[in-house]
Amino acid sequence: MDNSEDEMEEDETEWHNSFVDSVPDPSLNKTSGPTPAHRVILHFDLDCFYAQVEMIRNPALREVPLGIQQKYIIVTCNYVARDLGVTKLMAVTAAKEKCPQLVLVKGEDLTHYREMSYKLTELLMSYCPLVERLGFDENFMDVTKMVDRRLAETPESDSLSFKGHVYNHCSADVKASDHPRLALGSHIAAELREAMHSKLGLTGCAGIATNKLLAKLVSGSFKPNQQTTLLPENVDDIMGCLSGVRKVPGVGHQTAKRLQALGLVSVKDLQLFPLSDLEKEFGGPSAQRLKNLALGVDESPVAPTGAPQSLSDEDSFKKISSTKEVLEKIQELLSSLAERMHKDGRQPQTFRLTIRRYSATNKWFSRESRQCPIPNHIGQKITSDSSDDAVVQLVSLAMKLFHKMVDSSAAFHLTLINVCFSNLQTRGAAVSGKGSITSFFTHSTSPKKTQIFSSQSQDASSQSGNTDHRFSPHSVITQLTPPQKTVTTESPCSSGASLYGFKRKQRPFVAAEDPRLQKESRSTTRSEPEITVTHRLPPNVDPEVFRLLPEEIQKELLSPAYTNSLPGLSTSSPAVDDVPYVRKNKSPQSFSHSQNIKDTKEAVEKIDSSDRPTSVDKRPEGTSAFQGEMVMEEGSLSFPRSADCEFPGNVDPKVFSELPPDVQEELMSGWKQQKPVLKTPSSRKPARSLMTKDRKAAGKGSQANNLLKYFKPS
DNA sequence: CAGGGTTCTT
DNA sequence: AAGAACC
Repeated sequence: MDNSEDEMEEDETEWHNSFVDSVPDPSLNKTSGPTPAHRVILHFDLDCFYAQVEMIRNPALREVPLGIQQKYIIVTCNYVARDLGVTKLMAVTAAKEKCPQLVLVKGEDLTHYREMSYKLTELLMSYCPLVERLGFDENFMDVTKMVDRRLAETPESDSLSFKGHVYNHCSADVKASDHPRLALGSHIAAELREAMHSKLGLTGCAGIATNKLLAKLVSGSFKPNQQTTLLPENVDDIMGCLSGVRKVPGVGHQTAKRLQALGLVSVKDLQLFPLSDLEKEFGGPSAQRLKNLALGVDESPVAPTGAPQSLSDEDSFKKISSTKEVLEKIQELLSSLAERMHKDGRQPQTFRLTIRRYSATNKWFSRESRQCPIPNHIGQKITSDSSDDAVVQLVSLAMKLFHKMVDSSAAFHLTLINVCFSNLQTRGAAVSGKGSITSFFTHSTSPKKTQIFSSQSQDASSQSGNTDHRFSPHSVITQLTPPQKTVTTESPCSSGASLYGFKRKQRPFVAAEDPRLQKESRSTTRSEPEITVTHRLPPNVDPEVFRLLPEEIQKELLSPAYTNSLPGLSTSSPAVDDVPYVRKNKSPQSFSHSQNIKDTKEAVEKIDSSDRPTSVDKRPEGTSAFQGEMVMEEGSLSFPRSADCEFPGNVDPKVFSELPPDVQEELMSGWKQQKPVLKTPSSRKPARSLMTKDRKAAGKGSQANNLLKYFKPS
């Protein structure tokens, strides 16, 4: 949270500080360059996000009380349902009691939500790159520059008014001229909300304030689909209205408890508590941060989120108590995770397995995990081929980690399993031998441009590839990559890129023939293959685990390709080539998340048939149906109102034309991101203690659009 | 907490 | 590797 000492990558441009409202200028600490005299931060929060996505996918759901179900809980519901008494996080049983007509849609598969979530982030980024995600349905945006630009362009500051509500002000009684920057921020927020609605069909709330904390707190003031601006003079009001410290973003359960132990329960208590005493319980920095939060002070910058740093998949359940079940669950999770990883294009260097055990006391929480590096030959398989066999090896890796945590000879009871890939490398790394110098390419991968319709342009065939070898351009390249050479190839959209290069997940039903399916029943009776074969097992395969594997996997493991390349120790080189491997994973239930609309809905069902989001409104040219890949070379498409024609809609062409050429240019580049935008973030601050933060900034900010700019540190 | 993710700090 | 936080 306290991103202190990080410069504000913007140091270059001076702040045309404007005026009026000044705030506690914390010129204190930090090397941070000029602290923005006054930032204008927006916070967007989508209305019942999952429910909205489902209603877009199936418009008929808009008129019925809809609940999104994950296991036994309604994680969110539409407003129709709320009017009938259903609330978020309500048990399904309770919800049905309250509202028998409630229609339920399973929401455990987050694919669609994730895709829509990234589309929104990308949309916002197309207006301004400083967008930070918070979960799937919230985004922070620093529109300070945009505001200052408009302010400069629009001398007629008069006739300025606020869009939406203004916290604690009955209405238009506020003089926008006293807070022109926030007023302009409210206009931008309104425009962006309109864009999200027209382009993506989403509605949501927005908060406009001078920092993230405040923007987030104020955004929920007027609930469904509205926006609120918080003026500096009302900071105390909004902070004071919070029912307790726990309501302050940044103060979680544990922190709240510790504060309570100090006798601090209300925000005011915390505000007035001596900092020195606070420092005794929490560290120095934490104490200061907590106090600042209570005061509504938050200097943390909007840090562009960029591509995710890890991908994980998990499932919870009532109980899993046998190794076999664990193995199957892990395999199921890994299959989908590997598929996602493959689409992402980056190569994970670390694998982690997390479990949650049941125990009367300490009922929940407490997860335990074990992680290990992913042998690079396995990692490569994930990104290149259809990763099917990578999964086999990963499962084996996972089981080893599992045994480090659980003594399977004793009884155990798990309620959750999570698999995670992290330490994602934008290709290039490979290292031949072991010790490699990974440190070398922290930057080296050259700029990837070429994004274009990156990977998966193949709709119908992609997955499982089995036959049909349509390699996407990148998958081919992917393999080589000499050690430490700065390759010039490009990588697929690397992550960031539209990080979401989604493609329809066409989940064919191949899984049906998965031998494992029929095998179930007899699994316990079987035994033929294993004994005779056991002694030939590859070095790192646990015979016990092996025995539990489906036959074909067993076979696979015995093939030359694996006998000496198993994870764990052997340095072995992946011998030979791969074995033809068929088997599509995708466990039975996992596909096509059949919408499971509970009873009641016949009418609803019919409409659903199309898996397609029955689209929303008109889809502006830019966002084609293929959104995954948008934004390419010529930014022309991909963006609002498109380039030539200009501006995000709200800019007066006339005014624009009268601007100095260089200003026009800057504006344009800001709108259509395409290029690394003007100032390359590269540290124009030569001296910066690069590394540390710079790296991060580079990596992150880069994703603004597809073409990420990667600068060599230094 | 519920459920499925993510990121950051210890 | 575990905790904490946030959605």
